[in-house]
Formats: sequence, C-alpha cells, structure tokens
Amino acid sequence: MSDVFETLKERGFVQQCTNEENVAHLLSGNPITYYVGFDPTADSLHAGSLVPIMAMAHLQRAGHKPIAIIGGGTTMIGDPTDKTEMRPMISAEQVEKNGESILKQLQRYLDLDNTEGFFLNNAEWLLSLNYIDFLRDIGKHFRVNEMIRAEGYRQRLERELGLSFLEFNYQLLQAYDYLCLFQKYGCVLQLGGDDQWGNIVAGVDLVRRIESERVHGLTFPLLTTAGGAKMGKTAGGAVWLDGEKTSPYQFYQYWINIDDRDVERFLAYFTFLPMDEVQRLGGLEHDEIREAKAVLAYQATKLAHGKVEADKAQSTSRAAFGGGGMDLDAMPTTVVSSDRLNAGIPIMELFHEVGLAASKSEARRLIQQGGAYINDKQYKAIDIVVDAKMLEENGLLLRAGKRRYHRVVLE
RNA sequence: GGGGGUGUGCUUGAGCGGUCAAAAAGGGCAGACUGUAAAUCUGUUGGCUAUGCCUACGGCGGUUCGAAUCCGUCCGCCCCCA
Repeated sequence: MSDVFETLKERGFVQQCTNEENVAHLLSGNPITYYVGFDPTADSLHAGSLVPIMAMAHLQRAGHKPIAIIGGGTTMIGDPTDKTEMRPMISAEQVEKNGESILKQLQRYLDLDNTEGFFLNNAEWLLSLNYIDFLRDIGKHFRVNEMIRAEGYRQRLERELGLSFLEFNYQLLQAYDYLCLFQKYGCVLQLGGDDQWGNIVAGVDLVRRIESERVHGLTFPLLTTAGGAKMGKTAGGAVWLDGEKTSPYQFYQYWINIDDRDVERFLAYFTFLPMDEVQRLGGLEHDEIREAKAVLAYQATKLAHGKVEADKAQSTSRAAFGGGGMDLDAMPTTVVSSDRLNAGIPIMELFHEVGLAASKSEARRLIQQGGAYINDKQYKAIDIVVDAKMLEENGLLLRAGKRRYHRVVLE
C-alpha cells in the first residue's frame, strides 16, 4: 500500500490535521473507515464538492473504506458555520430525494456498495434522539466557553447578528455523528472543508471523552479560483455534476475556461494523473497551457460523465474552437417547422426562443451590440427576419457571443 | 412585554413628494485586444406589440393632481432594556 497521506498532501488536499504523524501512520496501515458529510440541500453536487470526493477516492484506492453521509438530520436545523445568515431548513422528503441523486453521482467516483463503502443519512440516528438523554450523555461533554470560540459562532456573536439556540446545537449534533459512526462502523477519520474544522474537532473530543479512543480529523483548503471566485460557480450558476443540469460539454468547457494560474492546482485536485505529469502540464506556458487545460477538462469530464461523454465533449469543443466544423450532435438544438421558417422569424424572437437570450429585450441588446451570429455571420440589425433562404445544410447555426451556440433545424 | 432601528433592482448600497426604471460600486452580458486565459478599454444591464406602454423600491390600505419618498397597519430581520 503506497503512502496515501503523502499523496493527499502533495496534491494539496491537506489544510489542517489533528496530528499529522498519527494520521499518516494510520493511513499507511490496515484499512480504516473514514467519513465525509455532504450537504443535501440541493439535488446535485457541484464542482466544489469534487475536492472531498477526490480525496475520498484516493483513500479508497488505497484500500480504505469511505462513508459518505448526508446531513438529513442536521440540515433540518441549518448549519451556522461561516454563514452570515441561517441556512434554510428543508424537509425530510426533500433530503431523501436529493440524497438519491447525490448517491448516484458519488458512485461514479466511489464504491459505496455497503461493503467497500457506505452511504448514510444521519437522520437515521439523529431523529430518534431523546432530548433529556442527549443533554445528559452528550451535552455534558461540551463547554460553552469553548464552543463560542469557534470561528463560525464567534463571527456571528461579534457581528451582533444573533445566533439561535437551534443553530448553536449544530456542533453537538455533528460531533454526535462522529461518535455514532465510530461506534457502529469503527470510523476513525473525518474529512471536510476547513470551515468544518471546529465541528470535526468537537467530534474527535467527544469520542475521546466517551469512548477513550483517539480518532482523527483532516480538512481540505477551501478552494477559490485565482480570480477569487468560489470554485465551481459560473455566470449561469453552479457547475453541477448532474449531466441534466450541467451538460458534459458545459462541464468540459468550465475546465477549459479556467484561469491559467489554476491549471496545476486543479490537475492535482481533479484528476488522477501522476504528480510529475501534473507538474509538467502546469509548467507549460502561453499557448501550450491550453493543452494542459484540455487534459484537465478531458480527465475531469471522464470522471464525472464517463469516457463516451468526455470524448464527445472534447470533439465538440475542438471543433467549435479549432476552426473546423462543429460537432453538431452535441450542440443544443431546437426544431422549427418549415412552415414557420418559410414565413420568416424575427431575429430577436429566434434568439430568445432558443434560449440564447433570456428575454426579447436581451436579444435586442445582444444583436445591437454585435453579439449575434447566424452561420458565423454577424447580424446587427434588429429587424432582420430569418427565413429559409438563410438555411444551410446543417440548419441554422446561431451563436451568441463567442462561446454560446445553438442549432436550429427543420422538422 | 417595553424602546429603537431596518426592509430598495443579481449583490452591496444612495435616494429631496414630482425631472426615478431609481446614484454609486461589484457582478453579469456584448464589442475591441487575445490564447476558448488574465489584464485593459468601450458599450450595456426590468419587460413589452418600443421615441410610447406595463411592472417594480417587504404586504395591504390611506393622504396627494402626483409617493421608493408622508400616514396607518401587518409581516420579516436587527439592536437595547426586561
């Protein structure tokens, strides 16, 4: 078994760690069980979640057993950590539904078949808690003085924002999660974003106090892009792992369009390429860096959507930007009846209808500012009517700006 | 329970009773330059059957020729006292 801890470290996954030597030692020995919590407030994970996912995958490849848990119980309270306001609560049914989608996505990266890995909802043990018992058995181990020192709480208190008692209990519940997982599954390592550090440590302490056992914690750095933006967000919103919400092609393009400065870091995080290769690619400059981005995009897409989709996305991208013809199959397409086209469709209407502009006014602006193209020809007059005469063999190729394409074909 | 404050467009945040679709910044989009990058410059950024009309300044109601701006009330959030 190779030294996974070393791998995680050199790939940049380690931000804080309860005790580096112990964790390194633990990971180089017999298989252990570790866990990461995921937020079930949305029905899909997004690119930002790839950091914990990839870390889990590295560990599983080294023979360790992952537990992915969704906070069905905790979400019903709302996590105050690093939030300026209270997180909205969501219903148990919604959590259940979201959990199913999330599990499917995780399975692309991890084996969660209930032998090699597990997928659990903490509602399972949290919902049946009895208040008095919980206070007596768990609550007595927590010191309020310590709790309010935690960054997340402290900020809320200092900024005089107020913090409900409900939210204040979040840390106890997460610590309790760890305790349960330790007791039932022998879980001895919790991973999470650095904002979770306080909660993780609370769990480590709790297990030590109740079970007199030493368990461990490790956090990942919170990723931002070189531009300072949150990882995995774009104009259109989050970059989802769900192919329905973010198509494989869009997913691919997200990685292609990242800042040059992020290339090496992201290769280390989001691919399994050996580090010497990562460094070689990261060292490329100017035009060549695009090759590195292509590798990153392809690898990341392949992991998230499989080889077939990755190949398709890659060829579409190459065709679109490499000067050649487009890969028409992968392009979003709208079907229009020939009668309608023969009658003529105002250009603003067309751009709006296919979704390249959110409203007709936006379409108007786009056109007036020279961002509207049909079959690679720019059209700046808003009163143009698109009809069958403009049809080419592949239909109409609409483009908004440099990168957003849409095809219109006849019925 | 008492007192005070606050609620504006994607976000932050100005806003005298008319000249407010609402300052400013950020963000977004488009154009130029480029490498599908960054930086920079320019334009733009509620909708529409478009030199006009409609919808918008927490909800409802009122005062007024006229309200984001005044009054009442309700809701949300925040602070202080209990």
